[in-house]
Amino acid sequence: MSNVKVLPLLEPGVEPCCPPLNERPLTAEEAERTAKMFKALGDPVRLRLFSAVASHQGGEACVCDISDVGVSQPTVSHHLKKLREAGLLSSERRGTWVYYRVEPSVLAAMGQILTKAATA
Amino acid sequence: MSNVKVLPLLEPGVEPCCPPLNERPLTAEEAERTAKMFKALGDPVRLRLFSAVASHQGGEACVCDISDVGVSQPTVSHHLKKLREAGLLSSERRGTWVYYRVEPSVLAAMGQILTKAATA
DNA sequence: CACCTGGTTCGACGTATGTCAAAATACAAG
DNA sequence: CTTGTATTTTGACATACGTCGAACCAGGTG
Repeated sequence: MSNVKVLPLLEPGVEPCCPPLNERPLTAEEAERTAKMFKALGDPVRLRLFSAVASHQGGEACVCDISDVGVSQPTVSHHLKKLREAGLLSSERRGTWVYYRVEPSVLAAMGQILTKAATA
Repeated sequence: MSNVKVLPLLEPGVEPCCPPLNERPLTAEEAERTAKMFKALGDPVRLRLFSAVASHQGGEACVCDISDVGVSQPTVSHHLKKLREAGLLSSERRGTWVYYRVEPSVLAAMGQILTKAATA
């Protein structure tokens, strides 16, 4: 899905969407954007799905490979959509199957927000 | 598999929590625990409060210092409680005021989950 | 075409969540 | 002990969220 109206931080050049959490208090807008990503990982099922995609060989996985998380298939699809909308995953249809892969730059940005905060 | 159970020599109550997200699919229990922390940062107001505490000089802030986030004071208190319950903040009363500070080890653990995943 | 399988969307339902005003608690100072 | 300030708790409310089954869409295969 080339529905890229989400966030402008998938681009090469990777401006981190936000400063480290302990650099200065986040503004309302920064908090709004960043919270969306944390929120996307704030559900156990979504976190398992995300981890399943991220750890799958080749960096991508088809839905059928990761659907075994204890909820119905419509629910899986719903959560994958949420992760996509948060900018954490992208999807592509190839023949019968739909493949999901992680957006590495966004993940790195989130990590920096926390690790820089942690070590400062 | 890094069999390092010795990791947290800092605070009690701090579990190593989880492997990096791309090492292997998280189990249900791991996802449950980890999602709680992400969820705590998944609200804009909470994220601003957390950032305000983390960036405040001395590593701690009294509630009166960070209450200006656009919601009522009971709501601020409610969110601070959530952050405390998620293990991200701790609080201490000193005289009239209540001071909050970040739990650094937990923050570092969350960062590792993401950054290791990002760079692997 | 009809049919099957993989995946998404729709509609509904119960629960969780964010919010506030009002009441309650904790402490300091008269 | 009474008043005043800082913070939390309570109770209520609207909205958001996670979940499911049913219906729907997309491709491959006969």
